[in-house]
Amino acid sequence: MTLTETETTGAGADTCAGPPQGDRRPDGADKYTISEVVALTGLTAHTLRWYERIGLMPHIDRSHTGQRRYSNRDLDWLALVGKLRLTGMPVADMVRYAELVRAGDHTYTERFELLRRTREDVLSRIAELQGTLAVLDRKIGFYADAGRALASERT
Amino acid sequence: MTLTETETTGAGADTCAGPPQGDRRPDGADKYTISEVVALTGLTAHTLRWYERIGLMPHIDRSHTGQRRYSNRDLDWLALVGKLRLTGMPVADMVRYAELVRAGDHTYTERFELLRRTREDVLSRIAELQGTLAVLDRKIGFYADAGRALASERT
DNA sequence: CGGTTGCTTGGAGTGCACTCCAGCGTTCTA
DNA sequence: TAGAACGCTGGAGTGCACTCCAAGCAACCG
Repeated sequence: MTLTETETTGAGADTCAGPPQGDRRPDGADKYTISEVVALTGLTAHTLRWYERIGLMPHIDRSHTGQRRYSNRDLDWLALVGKLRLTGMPVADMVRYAELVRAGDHTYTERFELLRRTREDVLSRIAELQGTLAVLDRKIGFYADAGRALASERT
Repeated sequence: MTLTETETTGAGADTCAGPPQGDRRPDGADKYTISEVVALTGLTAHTLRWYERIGLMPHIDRSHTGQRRYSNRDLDWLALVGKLRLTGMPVADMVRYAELVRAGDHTYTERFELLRRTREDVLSRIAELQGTLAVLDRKIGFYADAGRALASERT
């Protein structure tokens, strides 16, 4: 048996991913130029080529003249990468994850671990941010009061 | 009337700020060397000097031989800076905030605005992170299932 | 009084994640 | 068929937030 993960967003419950990447072409007719992918993902062409150079992307199809032609699958991968980037995961770790995906099924546990660690990081980052909110609210309260005091002084 | 904000953490409800910065000296005897501040804040001496150079710190007292002597007030400021840094606020904005504090009471509304914007940023960052958690959990679930499937195959 | 430790300075270097450039070929539009 | 628009490459540059360096002074220890 071979389990294949179709990195597809599918009809699933993926919560909002920034730019509404609506207009996908049906599978089989899915050949996007780099500028279409730019429009779809919000990344720059520079960044897309750079992702490829550093091994963060699988090998991208080329047209007969050597231009990149991205597939729906590539777009799905980019969506995942975008999410991982939002978690604050360093690019090097994303490259590591990409390598594991390329390496095949026997890397499942390592991928699992990598994602689990990332999840922990996200949770503690959220807690950290909530800690800063407390301080921010205290300060903001101070300035709001001060503003009112200054205003009433003028009365 | 002049309202002074004693950037003091005081007896307030400041939630955990990383390293338990317990051992403060009483006001009046509050003269810390740079290495003591390093131990207290977790920052490096390099960073402390750099903060000063870029205007993120008020002028720090010096000993008769020109060495820095930090006060409790400086430590309080550093604690706030640490919190702001955790929010992801760029250093340039923190410098701007420091300038406003130095400039005096008439900058209250601008400080208020800066903190309010930062608060909004923190809230949307939290929302963003919670969005990534959904994706992460879906992936992690996939790998967990796959792991179980692979294990049962071996039975 | 020599050595170690701690602190000073200005300026240079680092790592990350892009971001841009020059110089070229290809493809589309008028 | 001219010219704009789009894409290609390797390599250099950018901005941020530190991070380190060399050279030198000051204080204490044996």
